[in-house]
Amino acid sequence: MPPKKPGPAPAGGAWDWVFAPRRKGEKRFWLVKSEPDVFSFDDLMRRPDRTTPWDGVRNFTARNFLRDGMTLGDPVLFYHSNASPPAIVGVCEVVREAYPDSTALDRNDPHFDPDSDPKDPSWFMVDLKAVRALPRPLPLPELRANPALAGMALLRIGRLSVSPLRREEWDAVMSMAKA
DNA sequence: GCCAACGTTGGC
DNA sequence: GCCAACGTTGGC
Repeated sequence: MPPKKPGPAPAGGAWDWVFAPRRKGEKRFWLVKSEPDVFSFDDLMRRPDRTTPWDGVRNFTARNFLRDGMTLGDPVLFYHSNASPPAIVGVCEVVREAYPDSTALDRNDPHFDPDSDPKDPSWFMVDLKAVRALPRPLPLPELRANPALAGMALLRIGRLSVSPLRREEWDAVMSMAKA
């Protein structure tokens, strides 16, 4: 999947499986991070229609996942970073695919990016809707202890605020949450 | 195009 | 508060 400008292409590498064409009806799985002091899963549950624009992503790799990968109906894990302990706490769903991130174009917004051309925006957001809290939060140390999750982007690349999971990883997370 | 300096994220 | 990891910037 050729990413549009600007920003480096993830092509020819480890993330090919993320952008590969989908079979009809195939879902892909994602994880987003948020600091609960800033915006928690409970905050999302309290939003009208339990929905929010996921704005403020300012990392090209995360941007590419969000813009080129996330598809209507895809399930998304909600992770609390900078928490004690950091943990996966809930599930949400993509209810609107990528559109330009208005905060990047708003001079008065802390996430304003003067380099982003309104006619050809650099940054995008999707809308996420809360589905349900996990039966219990899954703290980071417990995730790390599960060999089935050794390849998970969250555990390998600390700073990615939007990342993909393989189906097997998603399933492993779900069974941990039930146990 | 290389790489050092710098800034940010985020676990601990 | 500290610091490791790593993305970004800018000099050359």
